[in-house]
Amino acid sequence: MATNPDSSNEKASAIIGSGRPRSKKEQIVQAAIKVFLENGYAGTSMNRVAAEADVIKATIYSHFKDKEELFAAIIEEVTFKRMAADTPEFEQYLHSLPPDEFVKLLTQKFKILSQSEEYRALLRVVIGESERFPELATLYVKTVILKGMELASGYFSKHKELKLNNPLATAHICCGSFVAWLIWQEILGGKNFKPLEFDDVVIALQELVDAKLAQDKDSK
Amino acid sequence: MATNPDSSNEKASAIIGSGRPRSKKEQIVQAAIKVFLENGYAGTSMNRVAAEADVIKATIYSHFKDKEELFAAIIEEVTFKRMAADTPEFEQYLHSLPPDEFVKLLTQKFKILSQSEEYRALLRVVIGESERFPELATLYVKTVILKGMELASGYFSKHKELKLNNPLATAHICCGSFVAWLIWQEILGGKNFKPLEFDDVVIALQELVDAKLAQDKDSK
DNA sequence: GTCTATAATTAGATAGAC
DNA sequence: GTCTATCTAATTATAGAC
Repeated sequence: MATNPDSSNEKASAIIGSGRPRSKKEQIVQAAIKVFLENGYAGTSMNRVAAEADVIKATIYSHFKDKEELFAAIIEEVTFKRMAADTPEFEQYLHSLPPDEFVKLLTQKFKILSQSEEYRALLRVVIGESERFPELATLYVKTVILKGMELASGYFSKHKELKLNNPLATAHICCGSFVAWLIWQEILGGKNFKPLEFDDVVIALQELVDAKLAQDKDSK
Repeated sequence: MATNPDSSNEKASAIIGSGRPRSKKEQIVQAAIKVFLENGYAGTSMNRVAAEADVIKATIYSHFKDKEELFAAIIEEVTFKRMAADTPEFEQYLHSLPPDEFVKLLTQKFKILSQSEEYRALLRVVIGESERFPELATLYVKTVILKGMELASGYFSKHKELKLNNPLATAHICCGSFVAWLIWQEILGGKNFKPLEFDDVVIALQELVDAKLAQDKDSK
């Protein structure tokens, strides 16, 4: 997204092709994703990326202006890659579900994301570099976090029977407890000495939402 | 905690003392806290720390073995500094409160933490460096996160009237939605285009807990 | 412990041949 | 676009004088 799309010379490198044909640029991007997501921006050297991509360093600079541009490009790449946008039809289907099934489906979507090691590394790096690259943090929030938030917030807004005074805040409690679980259990390693199953968080969350539903039924 | 306590030579530097007397080691630590928390581990150079501390680089190496040891020392310093342990009396007092007031007090404690720029930077750096320094991530989790978690989890365990099947998971929902708010609103900059007041999160959380309480009263 | 000076290595980036 | 070779500046770390 930062640089032009990769419709360049597939032919040349396809000849050597040990695996599937990959342009040099593609090699660089793949290597950069691996090294940057592992070591962060400052922790990554262009030498290391070149070695990992099996390419000489000057080649990188013929595709990317400098280190910052390469970093921004790969963060954008990984951020967009994982986010297949939902169709309006699917969203409408979600909104038609009862609260417990809605939470269930929302968690399934999150589970798929969080099981990817690449995604966890992305979250870690985006947070870690958020001071030096605030635009990338913003991109991440808009592309990833807000997607889930608006989905949940939209649901809570429509379902008046829950009588939630602040749908966005409630949506945040759902999505936030998911993200927080990922950070403290997986990224910070909490699971090693105080394990908490993700499913148990979901169940506890449903307990609370169900109570809210039951309360409002009674008050009728 | 990593290095020996600082009960060394206060006298020598107290003579020059423009401000309050500070040993060279203290100067180094203060400067290192500032620079490391701003730029992360790899993003920080020993030159920069030395300049910030108004000390020559070799002096740093006479107090700390290498860059890693200095980094670990300052992360431990900042982590412990903010965490004044609660007395058993205070904890007992907390446990005697009704749910809404307990949540209120819990949030106040979190607010004090989160309003400190240093604390936010600590969280960002600990997450960002969690791959290279997993022991520091572990220290942070044990010292900071688990403290709040166990406080809330202990409360939920004692208050049977809430009929929570999994107190730890519910405690996670409370603390997790706080931490997640800090990350996506403050650290990732979400407040700039999708503001969400922290107090609104607390209110929404109380809504859910209150509903749980009301439900269980009705079922009697 | 603190400084001067410097070693040894590596960083990001480029010029020029092909 | 890709490589060889290289430049400059910055990096971590230390040896030795005081």
